Amino acid sequence: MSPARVFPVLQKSSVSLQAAEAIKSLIVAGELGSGDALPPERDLAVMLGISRPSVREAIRVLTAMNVVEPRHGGGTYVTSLDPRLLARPINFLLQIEPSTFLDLFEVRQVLEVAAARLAAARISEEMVNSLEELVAAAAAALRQPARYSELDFELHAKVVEAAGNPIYLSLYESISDLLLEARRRTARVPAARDQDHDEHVAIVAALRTRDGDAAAQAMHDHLERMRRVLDGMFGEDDRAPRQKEHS
Amino acid sequence: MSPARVFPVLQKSSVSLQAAEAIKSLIVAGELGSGDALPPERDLAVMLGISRPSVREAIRVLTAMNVVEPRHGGGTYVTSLDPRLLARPINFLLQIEPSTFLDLFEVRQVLEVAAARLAAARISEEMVNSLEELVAAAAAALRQPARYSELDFELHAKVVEAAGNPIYLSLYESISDLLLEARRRTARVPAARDQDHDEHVAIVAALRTRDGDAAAQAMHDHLERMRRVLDGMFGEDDRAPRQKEHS
DNA sequence: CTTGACAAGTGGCCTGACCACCTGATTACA
DNA sequence: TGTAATCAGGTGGTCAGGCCACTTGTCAAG
Repeated sequence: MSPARVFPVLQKSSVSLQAAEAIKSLIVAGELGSGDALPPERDLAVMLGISRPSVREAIRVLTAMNVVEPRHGGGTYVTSLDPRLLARPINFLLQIEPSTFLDLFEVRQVLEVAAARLAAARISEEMVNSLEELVAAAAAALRQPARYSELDFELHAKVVEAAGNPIYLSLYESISDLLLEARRRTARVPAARDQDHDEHVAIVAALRTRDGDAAAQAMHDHLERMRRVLDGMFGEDDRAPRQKEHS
Repeated sequence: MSPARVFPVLQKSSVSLQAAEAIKSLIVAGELGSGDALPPERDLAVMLGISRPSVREAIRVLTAMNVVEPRHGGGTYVTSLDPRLLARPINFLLQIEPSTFLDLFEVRQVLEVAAARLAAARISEEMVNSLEELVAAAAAALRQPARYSELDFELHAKVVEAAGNPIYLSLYESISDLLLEARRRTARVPAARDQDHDEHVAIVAALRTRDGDAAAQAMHDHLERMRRVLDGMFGEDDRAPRQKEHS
């Protein structure tokens, strides 16, 4: 199989982290895909020329990253590699640095506005129809917070998907997942839900006519309003200490 | 904060991942801060009532997340907790997401244009000075491809940094890493290097006057030209398989 | 006072072992 | 014959203990 035993061998890090990289690179290279089983830990140890504890450390790292999922007694498997799961570790960042919410939202805004513009140029007929159905369903669910929130989420995701750039989609999914809690809070105000819906209508209408500028503008206005709400919720005092230094 | 929120407390996870959570929560709670030393692995094992290998797995996980940094023979310390480092895992996401150079570049363009606009509003005096020095240095290096490329890279990174949003920086770094090869190729044409430089001058000038629209426009023009070049280099055939679906 | 060697502390890594769980094959029974 | 109970092997989960390599502070020699 591999006569050369090719590691790029960056000696920077520990054996176990190198092993983790090695396994990741198998996935990147496509030799391991979603749902595939890794070799048993004991075999892996022999293959990589390291001890089992080191292999286990590597697998733990990948487990924490949601790249791999061990089943007690049943082998270790590559996960779905869903972008939302892979980005999960950023959660920790949010815990120690609350201001990151606003930073994340800022990024989301940029991504979605750009996605809306691209979507206007690339969206398919079926996708537009599907979006219009979603908006109609949302209109009927204006008094059902949970249901509405769900449709809301789906609509935004579909717009990004319509942009036809998989990178956008994965970045968006990662970020929006992290913002879920914040979205739930803002969605709790019925008035906001009504306005929300009107803005969604505007966005979809712009996509229907393939008007990129209008779509971008509508999306921008929509998110800008939300951003202001968030800003009021945990802005200011969090925003101030942007210059952070130790001791 | 949010009394209800808590985690769904997945008890599913292994002892070592629980230990990792325990250590993280010490940091979140402020009992451990940047630069502080963790207790020795052997002590930690006793404290948590687990074995040393398990502790080591936990520490490895935190190491991979850039939360903690072990020094051989010298203890294990909490890192700077720089958001850029903590957000690193997105890198892997971008690697496995099937994408083309053009997709990546499209995202980069959007990020950098937005970053330029934000930077105009937030950039510090020192940062502007630093950018102008970079441009001057680049002007002197117009005939030294490697050197110029280096300065070019640094300049773009600094603009993104000036936007004051660590998430941008993290995303940008991930993406630009992946695009490195492509950049080297385009930099190889001397003519392009001259034009490149003129555009850089325009960008920095706009930042100097804190003109957000101008900065965004200049950055957009700059990257749009580069995009066109890339488009000609490996466009078309890469562009075709845009419709990708999972069975 | 400076400098060198030494010893303790600490992370890095390994061997080997036992347990818990899952799976498939084999066996016993209906 | 067919179904159910059993059992053995494979696999992850965890632990104990040990040795090595590196760092650091101490203490003795200069």
